Amino acid sequence: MSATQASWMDRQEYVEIIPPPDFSFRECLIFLSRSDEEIMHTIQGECIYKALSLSERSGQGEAGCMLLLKITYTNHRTLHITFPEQQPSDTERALAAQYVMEWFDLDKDLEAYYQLGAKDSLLAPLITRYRGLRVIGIPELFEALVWAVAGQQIHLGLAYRMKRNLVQQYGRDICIEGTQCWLFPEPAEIAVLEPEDLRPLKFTTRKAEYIIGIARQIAEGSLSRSELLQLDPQQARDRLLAIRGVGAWTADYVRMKCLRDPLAFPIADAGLHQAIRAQLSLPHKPEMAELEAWGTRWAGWQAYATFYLWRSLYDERG
DNA sequence: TGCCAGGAATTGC
DNA sequence: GCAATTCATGGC
Repeated sequence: MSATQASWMDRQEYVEIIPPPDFSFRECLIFLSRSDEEIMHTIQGECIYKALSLSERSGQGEAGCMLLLKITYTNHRTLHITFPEQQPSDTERALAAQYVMEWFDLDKDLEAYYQLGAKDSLLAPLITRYRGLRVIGIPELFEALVWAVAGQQIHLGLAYRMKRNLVQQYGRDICIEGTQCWLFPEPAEIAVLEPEDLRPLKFTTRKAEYIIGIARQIAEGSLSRSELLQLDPQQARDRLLAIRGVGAWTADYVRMKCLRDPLAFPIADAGLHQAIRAQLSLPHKPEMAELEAWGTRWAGWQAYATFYLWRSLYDERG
């Protein structure tokens, strides 16, 4: 096992993850705390609480089967996952470890990114400031797609409200140590709805149609993360674009956050444009040709460059 | 009050 | 095949 690689071990009392050297738990907390409206995890001080669904992963479809994770960072610079609610099986503990590794992108070696970034006028200050920040993902495909479709909304606040409403209406929750944790609704539960059902949750009729359509494809098995991961990146993008409601921005966002494609580059993203403009003090948003030139410079690391630029927006607003 | 915001589909030329 | 329009809420 090389020192630049993450690993995990089952210590019985807890599951221990040894992160790679370029890992900042503080940056994880900052990112995960970015909105008070977020419902899919809870931050309590330095702890992250997160509920995982066991039914859809094991394929048993057993109701009420969820796993609650409490994630902390120790002074030995390791991540500890504990299970405040129950004593999970070895398989479930392994699942938890894999989820966290995936969520925080711990398998990635960022050295090449930092070498590239150091020579890049736009990225250089950001890689110094946010060193150890990793692309925080959305491992579940349905959740990633729903969040992306919600994120097409005019206001980010509205997108959060849409997701919160959907989760509180159709998801399951658990309350432990005074903390409420939610599971994202199963695709099968949304697949049977009609667009009118989602209108009161602040979804437009269009977006309600998109989300139900996506839920149906996933529920019937014609769309899955594992299938997308088997395709080459371009084919995966085309497959996503074939979904109604998924345009270039959404396809690239999902590639970045769920499929973990480092080449994913949501080039038309408004936040990306704002961030570049602010970093370079441009009088107006960058032109498309200019954005393409940046993308070429960041070849292989477009997703990371984009994520670091998004991160810079939180500093802009204080 | 009226304008503008982000992204995708739909409509119009 | 493009550009223009529609969707529809909320902040300024």
